[in-house]
Formats: sequence, C-alpha cells, structure tokens
Amino acid sequence: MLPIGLLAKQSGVKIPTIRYYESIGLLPEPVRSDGNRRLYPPDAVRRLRFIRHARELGFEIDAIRELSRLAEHPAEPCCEADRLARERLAVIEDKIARLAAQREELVRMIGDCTHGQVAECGVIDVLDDHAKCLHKEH
Amino acid sequence: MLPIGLLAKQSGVKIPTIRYYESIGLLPEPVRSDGNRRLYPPDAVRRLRFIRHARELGFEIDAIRELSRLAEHPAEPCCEADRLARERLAVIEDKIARLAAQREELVRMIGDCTHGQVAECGVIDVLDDHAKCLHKEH
DNA sequence: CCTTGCTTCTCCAGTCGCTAGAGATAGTAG
DNA sequence: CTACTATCTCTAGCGACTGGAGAAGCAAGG
Repeated sequence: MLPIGLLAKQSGVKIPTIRYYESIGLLPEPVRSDGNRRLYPPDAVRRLRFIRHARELGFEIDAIRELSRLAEHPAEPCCEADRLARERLAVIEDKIARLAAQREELVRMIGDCTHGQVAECGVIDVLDDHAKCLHKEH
Repeated sequence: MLPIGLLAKQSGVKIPTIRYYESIGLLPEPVRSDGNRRLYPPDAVRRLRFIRHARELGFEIDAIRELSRLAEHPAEPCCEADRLARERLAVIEDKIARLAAQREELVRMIGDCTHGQVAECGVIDVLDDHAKCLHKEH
C-alpha cells in the first residue's frame, strides 16, 4: 500500500490533484492508516496514469469518468470510447482551426508594424478596425 | 449618449461582459443618468470593439489593458504592442503544436479501434499504456 | 525522551473570463 | 394606471486545478 506522496511520484499526478480527483468522485476513497493517512493499492498507479494520459489528450473529467469505467469493464462494447475519442477529435480540430486563423492574423499584424509610433503600428491599427482583418469572424 | 443595451448591440459585447469589464477597470466608469443608468459616449463603441477584437485574437485582459492604453496614445513607440503581439503569437504556436500532437495521437487511437469489445479497443488500450504513444510528452 | 524535519491532514480561497440568476427599480407605450 | 422592457446591484457558478494556513503524524538522531 502506497502513501499519497509515492503515488504522486509514480503516477506523475500532484498530491493536491489526487485529493481533488477523490473529492469529485473520479477516484474512489482509499483506505486510511491508523493516523488517517490515505493508503493506495498498487494498481492505483495505473488508474491515475490512465487519467493523466487522458487529461494530456484533453479529455474532460466527465469523459474520463466514462473512459475509466470502460477500462474496468473489458467485456463491454467499446463504441462509447470510440464516440468520446471522436468527439474530442472534433473539438481539437475546431480549436486548431481557430488558432490557425488567429495566428495568420497576428503574423500579418506583426508584419505591418513599422516599429515606430503607435499611430503607424499595424498591431494597434488592425485591432482598432476589424475591417482590416482577413476573417470576419475569428 | 448610449445606454448599455445599445452599446452592447453596436459593439458586439454582451451587457454583463461590459459591466464586468468596468468592474475590473478595463473600461472607465461611465456617467449615469438621473435614474442611475450607465450612459456611454459614442466612442465607447470603438473602445469596446477594440477589446472584443483583441479577445478574439486571444489576448489576455492584462495585455488588452496595455494595448488599449497604447491605442489612446498614438505618439508613443509601438514596440510594446509589437512585443505583446509576438508573445501572443508564441503562445498560439505552442498551443497549436500541442493540439496537433493530441490530434495525431487520437487519430491513431481511433484507427486502432476494432469496434468490438473494450478489451481490444485501441482507444482504451493507448490510454492505459502511455508507452504506446508516439510522444513521450503531450 | 525529545527534537528536528518531512509528510500528510483538512479547509478555504484564488485563478480566468465570463455567465446566469434573483430581486428591485427605471423608463416607455398605450 | 398598467404592462412591459431595460437596467440596476449582488452573488454564485463554471472547469480543473493550485496554493496556503495551521495542525497532526511519523521516522531518525542525539
């Protein structure tokens, strides 16, 4: 059985975050030692790594709730996992598209900067007048 | 002089957001009517559009504080505006890179899904074992 | 036995940029 | 005068943590 500090080290999830996950019910409450310290079974490391990995891929907590439930039930059909992954992919592609548009705009603004006074600055100028944008909507 | 609802319509910024901007000092406190309603001068529309535009490009409030200060002082050198824009650009490129890595990983996971049981699901499988990832760090 | 220093405990507040709601008042049209 | 709309203030909530205060447990050294 591991204390929380060791679990944090082995899973790569910080101690307060582990406690937070417990508080929102993403992790089950572990048993406690005589002195009220949390004690985790060895496979808690795997569970937490799973969660961390899913977070790194940007899955939201509620999605991870479902994903880790599925991971504990290998016999269930995986269509739900597939759906969640596709959903996440769609969100990512949307974000990338938005960021790419922002980047394009910013590059142009920066290129228009004369490095002189604000009055001639492409950056301030474009911000001041949306009509000078490439995209009507960002 | 415009009431807040009209300002909201003309600037594209919602009423509660306008009040929020005022509360954090991003917008100056407007004069009030006899009945305590906010009344804005016509150029408040331009100021708010500027802010909205900067937000659409992802600038943080503190950066916008500085940018709108600069916009009101055309004679100042614009190097600060330039710096803020470059900083924002760097953040965007970093985000895009991260998201692209996530996307790549997700596409691969989804491709590995057998559409059968969780036990053979690429999605759950990869989440479960970080070693199956393309990138050590996301 | 006592101290030192590390880990862990609980609880609460803060982050960012809004957004939503409650309940009260002002202004306008009929 | 009555509806109805617009606006007012204040408070709390979102998501996913993160940090701090202050107390208590625990192992090792003297």
